[in-house]
Amino acid sequence: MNVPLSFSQDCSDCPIRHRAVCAKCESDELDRLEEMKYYRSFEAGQTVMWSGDKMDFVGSVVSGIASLTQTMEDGRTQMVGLLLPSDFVGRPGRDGAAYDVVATTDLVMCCFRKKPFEDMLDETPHIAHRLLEMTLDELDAAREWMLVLGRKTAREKIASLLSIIARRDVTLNAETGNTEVVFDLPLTREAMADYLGLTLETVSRQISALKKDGVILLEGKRHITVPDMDRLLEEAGDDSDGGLLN
Amino acid sequence: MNVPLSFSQDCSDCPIRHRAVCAKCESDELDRLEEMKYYRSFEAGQTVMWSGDKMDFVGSVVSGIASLTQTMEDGRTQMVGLLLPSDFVGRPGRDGAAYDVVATTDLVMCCFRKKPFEDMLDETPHIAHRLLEMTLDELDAAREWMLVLGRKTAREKIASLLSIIARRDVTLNAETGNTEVVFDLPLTREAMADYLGLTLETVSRQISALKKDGVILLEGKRHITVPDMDRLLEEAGDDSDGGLLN
DNA sequence: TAACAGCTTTGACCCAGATCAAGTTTGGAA
DNA sequence: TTCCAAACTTGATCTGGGTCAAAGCTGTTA
Repeated sequence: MNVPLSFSQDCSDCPIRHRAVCAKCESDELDRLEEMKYYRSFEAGQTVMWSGDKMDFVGSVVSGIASLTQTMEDGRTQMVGLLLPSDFVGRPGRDGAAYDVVATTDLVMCCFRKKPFEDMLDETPHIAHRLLEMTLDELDAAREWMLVLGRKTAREKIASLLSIIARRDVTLNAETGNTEVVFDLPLTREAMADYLGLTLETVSRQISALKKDGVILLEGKRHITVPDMDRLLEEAGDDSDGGLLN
Repeated sequence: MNVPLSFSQDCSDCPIRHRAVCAKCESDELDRLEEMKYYRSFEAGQTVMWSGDKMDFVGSVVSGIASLTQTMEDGRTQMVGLLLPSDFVGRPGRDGAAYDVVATTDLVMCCFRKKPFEDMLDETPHIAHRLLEMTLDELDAAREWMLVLGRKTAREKIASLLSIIARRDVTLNAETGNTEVVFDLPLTREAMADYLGLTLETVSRQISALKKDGVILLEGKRHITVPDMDRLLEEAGDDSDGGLLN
C-alpha cells in the first residue's frame, strides 16, 4: 500500500535532519544510517503497527502525524501519544509493539531495520544521547498529559489540545507583535475525543462553545484561527508562560 | 532535617545495586560514583524538590516511596509518577525541576551531584544505556496510566492502582499455587485520589465497595489482602495476562 | 483519660459530561 | 448534478462521580 515518494531520500536535505534521532550525527554516521534506512508511506487511517506485533523496524516520522493508541477489551480507546515530524517510533530492546500506531494523516516514515539500528545505538553515543533526550521529552509530555486527563474540565482539555497543536505551527507574525495563530486541525472529532478522554459529542460541543466565546474562529470544520494565544492558554488552565522549562 | 542512616553506604551491598541507574557499572565505575554520591533521608510528607527549583542533584530512591506531582494555579493536583526503590529522580541536562517531588513514606535517596553525574553520563555508556532503558520503562508506565486516567471508571481505577502496588509486593505463595497477595497501602486516600484523578471520597467509597464484594479484604485502613489476584486484574479492566511485554 | 488532630467513612444532593437520538454539512464517486 | 457516506452538530435525558456536610477511628499530646 506504499505510495510513491516525491522527495529526496538524501539525509543531508531531510526536513527533520536537525531534530530527529540522527540530529547529532556526523556525516560518516549518517552514511551508515543511510545504508539501513528506507522510507514507507501510509495513507490517513492506515495502521502502521499493531499492538503485540513483532516490530522489525524503528524510525522517525518525516511528515504527517501518527498516533499511539491503547484499546481495552470492550473497545474503549485512549490515545497515548501524538507523533509529529521528527518524533521517534519504536523501542530499541523490545520485540513487540506496545501500542497500535496509526497514521492520523497521510504519513511518511524514515525506517531503520531494528537490529542494525540497535547495534549502531550501542556504538554511537551521538545517537544514544539524542534518543535519551527525546525520550525524556516524551516522558515530560506524557506527564503533562496526565494532568490534562486527570484534572482538567472538557473545555480546558480542548483548549490544551489546541494549544499543543498551535504551539508547533508557530506561524505567528512576530513582526506585527500580533499573536494570531492559524492552523488546520489534523484530527477528527473522534480522534480528539480519544486523545482527551472524552466523547466526540462533548468535543463538538466544547469547540462550538469556544467559538461562540470568541476564543477561536472556525472556517469549515478544521480550519482554526486563534486570535489571542494567551487567551487560549488561559482557557487551558496553564500558567500563562506556557510552563516550558529549559 | 536529614535523619541518621542505619545502613551501609557501600555500593557493593546496596539493596538497589542491580536495578538502579548504576546496575551495569563495573567496579571502577562504581568507585567513581561513590565519590560523587551522598545519602539523604526524608520523613513522610517532606518535599524533596519543588517544581521550578534549581535542581543540583539527581539520584535514586533507595527505600520508601516518592511521588511526582503537578499542581494547577487553582490548587488541583495530579500525581504523575510514583517512584519506588531503584527509580531515578531528576533529569540530566535540565536545571529546573519540572514537578514537585514529595516523600510519600519515609524515604532514603542516593544522590549524585548533578554536574559530575552528567559528565560521567557522557563518558560511560553503561550508565547512559541503563538510563535510557529506565526512561523508556517510565514512559510505558506513564502511557499505561493515561489509559487509566482517560477511560477507566472509578472502580477500575482503584483496582488498577491496587494491582500496581500488589505487583511489586510479589509475596505470592508460589508453592501453594495460591495467588493471595498481602500488602500495606503506602498511600493515604488523598494521595490515591491525586494519583487516580478522583476525589478522596470516591476513593473511599470504591474501596468500601471492593471490600463488600470480596475483591479485597481490609484490616485497619491500610492492610490489604487480595484473595484472588486474577479477580482484581479483571476488576481493573486489564487483559488477564497483565499486559506486560518483553 | 481526655481531648484533639489527622485520616477515613458515609449520606444527601448536584452537575459535567455520557448516552441516545435526530439532523446537517461536506466532499467525493458515479 | 445527484447521491451517499463520513464527519459533524445539536437536543433531550441520564448518571457516575463531585461537592458539601457530618460523623467515626486511631494514635498522640497533655
